[in-house]
Amino acid sequence: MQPTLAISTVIFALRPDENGRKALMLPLVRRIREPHLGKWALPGGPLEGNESLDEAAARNLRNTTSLSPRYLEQLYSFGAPERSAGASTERVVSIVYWALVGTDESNLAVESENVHWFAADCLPELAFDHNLIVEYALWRLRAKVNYSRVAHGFLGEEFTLAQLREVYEIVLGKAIDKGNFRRSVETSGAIVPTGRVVAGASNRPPALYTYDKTRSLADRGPLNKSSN
Amino acid sequence: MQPTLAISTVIFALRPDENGRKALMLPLVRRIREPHLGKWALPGGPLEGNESLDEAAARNLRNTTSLSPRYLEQLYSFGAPERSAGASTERVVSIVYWALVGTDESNLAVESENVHWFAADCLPELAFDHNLIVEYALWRLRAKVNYSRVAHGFLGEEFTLAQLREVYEIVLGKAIDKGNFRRSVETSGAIVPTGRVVAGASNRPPALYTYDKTRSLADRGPLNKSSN
DNA sequence: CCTACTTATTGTCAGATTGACATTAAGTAA
DNA sequence: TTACTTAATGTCAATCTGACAATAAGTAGG
Repeated sequence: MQPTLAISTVIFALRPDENGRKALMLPLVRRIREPHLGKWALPGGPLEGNESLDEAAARNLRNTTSLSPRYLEQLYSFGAPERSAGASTERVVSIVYWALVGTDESNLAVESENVHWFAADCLPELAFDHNLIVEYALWRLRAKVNYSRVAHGFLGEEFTLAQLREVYEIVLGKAIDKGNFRRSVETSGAIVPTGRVVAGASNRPPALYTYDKTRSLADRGPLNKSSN
Repeated sequence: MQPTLAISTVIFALRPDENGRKALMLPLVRRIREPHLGKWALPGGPLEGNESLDEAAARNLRNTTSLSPRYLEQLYSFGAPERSAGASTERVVSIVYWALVGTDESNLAVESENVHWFAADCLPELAFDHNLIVEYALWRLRAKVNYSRVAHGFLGEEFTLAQLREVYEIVLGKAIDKGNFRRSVETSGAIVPTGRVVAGASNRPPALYTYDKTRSLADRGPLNKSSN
């Protein structure tokens, strides 16, 4: 009577929503079998042969969106006995990950009848307890943006401070003072100026930065060393 | 070829170490079968019939120490394929919890040939990847003590500020200024004076406080509502 | 070339927070 | 009444924060 083990992933990207405004979005897949047939759900699947949990989550992400994550972290494991209730199937324990995908890459993501991107703060009713899971992932993302550098996961190699600030503004849903933002991010030492600038716009050309690659995006303590 | 699912728990308590000094300690159980026979390991076991993950961790804790936790939180899930290597047994995925036990109760804890308490910062070589797991739990505890009120999990209903500060000092392993500690903990609104004092000592009697029960010990966002 | 306009970047300043440390308060023991 | 111990409160400079002002460096259009 072992419960079934599944890996699911909440995938975040910044991309244009239906109004064309850049928003925090995530891809969902349509259930093609009972229970919850027809509802939208997090991409997921079983843990396979010899892969680690992290690898399973990454595979999962590739299969759904044909993208690779710029940041990937385990979120939580869900195993309440009622969560797959309604079905007469056996019990499922889900180990859930969350991932960030670069804005540019996310435009290449596949979309189809059964894969669709939704605005994170405006989801339909999802299968199982997936609404709660997304809510928690969102909470974690917003918390982590404030004390780590996960925001870089949305950006390319090089970026301007305005782009970085835009990420913060969209994720946190509020305006941030330009000057203060620059000050805090500069004193944190999280970013390194590349010396290059973006020319062409009809204003002062912004400097390009990159993040310090000698440090990982988020301090996960002892887990930084090991893979799972 | 489903992997086996197990629940383990890192249980922390403040209790006297072998030198009689109050220290951060945790109970371990001796492996009585292969693999890793004879080594010390985290208490754990399978997920049973109809219990939630949280319940399994709590049961686990009761079985090992006959105590109930004052704080219990999921830590992480470990599933690297090599982690149970060395054995020809099947693959094990562990969902690990961490718990805090009150100092007074922890003195009632059972200890036996196969259950022993160790100082958290001075462990022997443990079975599987359990050293890494304890290290991570410790890291999380120390981080969380700074931005939540989990420290109360070590104390009884009522406590003095000196007792609360002692918890911080032991967990963080450093001295904390009395005055500043009082100021920060008072302005945070985490504690409520009961009006009572501790009489009897040959000095000014300290006031007793209790924590604000309308708030949970740690803000876990959307997870505060649901049980797992 | 000069002016208007836009965004980047730097600067200012008052208020809040923090850490180190000093002082006063309230009890017991002798 | 004095000595001693820990509790509780107070002080102050340094740092950090948030709101906002001023300057810099481009382009576009005349």
